[in-house]
Amino acid sequence: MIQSQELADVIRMHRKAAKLSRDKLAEMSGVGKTVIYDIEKGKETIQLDTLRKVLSVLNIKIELTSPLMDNLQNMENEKG
Amino acid sequence: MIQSQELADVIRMHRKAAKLSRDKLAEMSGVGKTVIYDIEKGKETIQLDTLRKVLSVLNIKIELTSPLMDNLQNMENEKG
DNA sequence: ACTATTTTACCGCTTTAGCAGTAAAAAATC
DNA sequence: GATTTTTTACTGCTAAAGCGGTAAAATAGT
Repeated sequence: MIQSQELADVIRMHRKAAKLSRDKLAEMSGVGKTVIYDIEKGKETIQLDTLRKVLSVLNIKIELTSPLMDNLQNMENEKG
Repeated sequence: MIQSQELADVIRMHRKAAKLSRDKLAEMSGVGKTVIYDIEKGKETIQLDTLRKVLSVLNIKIELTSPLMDNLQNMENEKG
């Protein structure tokens, strides 16, 4: 499970790599500047769609994994 | 980028596999029952920590991927 | 078929996420 | 080192997320 601080670090790193200021990233994402500040500070209670907008601009994908899904994937590969 | 409906389906599938009712999952996750209903309905604006609690109970992980992170990973593997 | 459980869908309430504005500290640019 | 930009950190405001309660519809279990 991703930690908020990890999320914060990933976003900051990608923002820096893209040479964007927080204000600029906020503007491009269509969210308020406070949100970027909050996210990079590790705030837990941001909303999923808000996070999505920011990640989208930075070209970061969210993926879900689980033992259950890994199993289903394996069964498909073994072409049962 | 994960769609809300995809998220909804993944959660429902895992909940069913665990033979949990929404009420029970809510209780185990420490969130209100309304949230599970909202998530499975594809609501966009749930909070990250709320989602985390639910995913944690269902043993689902969130992972972030990006071209930038893939590159860094490759460079490490090539032990430059 | 009957019964119990679950799901869907509302309600009012409280808390707070997200917003823009502002300003001082910090960092970058010249 | 002076100037510009960025970051940190407040503010008050508004919209809505999350909450438990309730009830009817849908489904499951006997």
